[in-house]
Amino acid sequence: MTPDYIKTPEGYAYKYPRAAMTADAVIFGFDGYELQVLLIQRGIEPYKGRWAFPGGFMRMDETIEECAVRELHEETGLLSPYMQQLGIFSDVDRDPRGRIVTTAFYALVKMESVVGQDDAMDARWFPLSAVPALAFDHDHILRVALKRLREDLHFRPIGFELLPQKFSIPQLQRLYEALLEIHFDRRNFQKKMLATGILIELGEKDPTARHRAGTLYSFNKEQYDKMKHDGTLRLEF
Amino acid sequence: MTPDYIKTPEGYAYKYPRAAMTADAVIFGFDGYELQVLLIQRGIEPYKGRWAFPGGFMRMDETIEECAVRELHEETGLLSPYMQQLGIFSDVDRDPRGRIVTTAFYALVKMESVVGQDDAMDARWFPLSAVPALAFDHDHILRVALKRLREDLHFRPIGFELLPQKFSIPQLQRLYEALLEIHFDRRNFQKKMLATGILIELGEKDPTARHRAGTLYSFNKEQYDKMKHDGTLRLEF
DNA sequence: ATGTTTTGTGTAGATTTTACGCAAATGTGT
DNA sequence: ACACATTTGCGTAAAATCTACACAAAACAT
Repeated sequence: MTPDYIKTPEGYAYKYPRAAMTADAVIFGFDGYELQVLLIQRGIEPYKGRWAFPGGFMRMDETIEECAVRELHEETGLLSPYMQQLGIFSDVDRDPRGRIVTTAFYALVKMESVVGQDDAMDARWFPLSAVPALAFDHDHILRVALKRLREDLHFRPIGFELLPQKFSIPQLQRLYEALLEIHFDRRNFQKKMLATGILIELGEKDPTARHRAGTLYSFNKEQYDKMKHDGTLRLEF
Repeated sequence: MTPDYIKTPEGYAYKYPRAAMTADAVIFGFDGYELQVLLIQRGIEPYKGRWAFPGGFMRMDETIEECAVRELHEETGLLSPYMQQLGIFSDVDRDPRGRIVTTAFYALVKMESVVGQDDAMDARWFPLSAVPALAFDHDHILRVALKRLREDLHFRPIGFELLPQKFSIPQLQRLYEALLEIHFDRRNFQKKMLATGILIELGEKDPTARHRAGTLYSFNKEQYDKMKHDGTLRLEF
């Protein structure tokens, strides 16, 4: 097969002009009270000094998903988080460097898994209420990601990705309430959540509780997959 | 701003290699009995003679959405259908011509709006049960599109995009049953659908009915938008 | 006219959701 | 040690919704 490009002194030449492709990751975390976003401070122009999502250019030997995973690891140390395609953003003038099209991903991580980060990296968590003006069209991407996260939370068990391995139902409820900005009745939430059958009771107590400690649970992925497969699952929050 | 490319005798040269970008549209229609897909027969290699989704290369002065709309119009005559991003497909070897990344869209159209098509175009509707082996990774894209269509149908009023302006509730039910491959109780379906409040009764009868004709309705988009905005909407089918 | 198919409406019983009562567990202050 | 506030776990009655049908009217075929 002939290659689709010609190598010239000036670089890789194509018959028609091409856009460059990047992947960016909107990383969400939860600190127990508020939704958090992981941002990187840009060290070079354009938008030097501004905060942006971790991301970078796609190589010729990797898919856009592999690119997102690689850049995320390089820039934040994170490995294999829960990650989903969010969408492609291709406005002609979204990047001052030229025609650069990005695929945004949204990722959910347990904040505890990022604490031991290299201090040299300019990565920082921002609570959603204090996110600064971002580089490129990342403000727009963030709004789309938030909308998607809230929609998905209603009928996918993604809340567990943001909590520690072991969590209590009240913790889970605080997560839902913070993300969806609504209030659930404490007792009905517990009943409904346990009724899904995708929680494993651990018989331990939440050591961080200030008063009576809640029972700790973990997410039963096997049971979830099984119930999803044969359609007996009843989510919807 | 300096351009991000250099024009050479060989074409457009970039410092690093770049993938080409295309948009492809999975067009769904409904004939009253079965879900249909609009395909184009390829006239050139690769995959000459095989069927594929309409689509083509993105220009430097258009977004990927504009590209999808343009290619769709050029290849099928369709204008402004209901169209949504499906996802980006970037497997390294998905196209034998080289590194070509595609963004797939899924579109819903009223089949009546495509009937007067130019006969010279090699576009044809295929019932889902008779779709041939497709070019590139389009088989895979079709499976993803179907999954997405079925998910969306549960809580978005997209069924209306596939039916004529005026339709009866039994027609709508046949659509839901064909797409989701499940059976609804006729009387409960009617009640629930009317209870949403997003249908306008037209006071006319379905002229295509073979026995007692159903009452015709149209989709009340204003009411839908209003109810969606203030959260009083109750869909879920 | 009579039978068949299809649509429109109603209703009883089962199920689910909602709103809230109450007791147990745990930290705080005296 | 004891009263008190806060939080969790469980239960229950009433309201709302869903499910499974019954029945009659409309329209075509013979």
